[in-house]
Amino acid sequence: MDRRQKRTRASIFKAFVELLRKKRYDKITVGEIIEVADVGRATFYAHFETKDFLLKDLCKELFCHVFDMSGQGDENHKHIFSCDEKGSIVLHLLRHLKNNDNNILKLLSSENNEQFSSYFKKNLIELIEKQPLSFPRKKDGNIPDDFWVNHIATTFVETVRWWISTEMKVTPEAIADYFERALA
Amino acid sequence: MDRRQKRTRASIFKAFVELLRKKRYDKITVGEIIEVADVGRATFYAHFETKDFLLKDLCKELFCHVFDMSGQGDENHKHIFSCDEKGSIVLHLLRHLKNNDNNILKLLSSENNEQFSSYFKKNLIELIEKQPLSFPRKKDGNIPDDFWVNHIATTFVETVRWWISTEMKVTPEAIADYFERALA
DNA sequence: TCGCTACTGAACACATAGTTCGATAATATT
DNA sequence: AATATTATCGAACTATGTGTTCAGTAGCGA
Repeated sequence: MDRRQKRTRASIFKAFVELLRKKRYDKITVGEIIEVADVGRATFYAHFETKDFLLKDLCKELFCHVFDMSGQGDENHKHIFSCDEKGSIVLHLLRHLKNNDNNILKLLSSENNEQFSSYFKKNLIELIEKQPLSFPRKKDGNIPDDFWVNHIATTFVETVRWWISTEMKVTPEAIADYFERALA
Repeated sequence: MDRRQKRTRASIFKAFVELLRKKRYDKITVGEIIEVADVGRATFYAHFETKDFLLKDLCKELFCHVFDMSGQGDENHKHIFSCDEKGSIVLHLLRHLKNNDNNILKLLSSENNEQFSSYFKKNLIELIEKQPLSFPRKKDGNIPDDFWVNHIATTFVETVRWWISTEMKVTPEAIADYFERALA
């Protein structure tokens, strides 16, 4: 890929994230993005069809990294697997989020668009369905399977959001503990 | 209040909800709203400062009705209390939602704006804090109180959304049961 | 009936989205 | 190093939506 393309793309993403921390998605204009990113208007539209597509691509970029699903086959979970020696996947994800320069986390905060949460949730549901044993088992046969999967995923997302709302004062270990206990 | 005002306001709300069922909030224009509502442009802006305020007012209207908190003092929970003879508050809320001609529920669906969910959640948290005994008690002292309150509220909201995603095939009683079991 | 107030409708200024195109500069290729 | 390619720039342009203004009209309450 052309070096210029990468630079421009990165610059736009960076500017977008920067703005996203300060204001709601729907209040951000393309004009602001290209000003902060310092690229021409036509250049922006050469990279992204619309602002909505930019958001979509950013979600992909961020969460593909966290879930390490940049590949496409079945062998692309090496990362999560290999790191899952002594700790749980849950704890691993939380540490991952914490270490990400707070970039992803800030975007998940409540003022921002639901898009991030739903993308997060979507990825989690996939993960839970592929790795059910790494998550709390339901102890109650009266609850439908899909309800339970949905429950675990949303609990995780909302736990992370709660974590953010407390400015991440407690450790990932403590959060993982709350999460397990809430579902135990 | 002037009869005309009420009619206009109701007409705008109706049109707005109608549009909200079909498309995302941010894709709806004021032009569409006033066309469907059949009111003049200036009239719209005489009632609502902006489109965002319209959404806010709609949230108030809908959820104040569900939670019956149109009053302001401490004695405004009569409705929820009085209906809480044999069933739980949870079940009462679910029945309330079900009976509302699907108006509120459709708006809570996943395609639509997060605004509804967060408003719903906000009201729930208030309710839980005022009536903690009507909701599942945590059995684990290691979990912080505010985490637990948040957990109950989000679980309820997401349970309702899951219910909607299954097109509400199961009864409110079954949903209440899943909810209790998930938190038990 | 009369005075008030809400609605109308059209025109208006303004902001933003997304497009187009010729010129320029960075990059890859040979 | 010379050349062909391709991304970027910048500015102008169309189109659409926002929110305002105001004079005229019609419904409302007393």
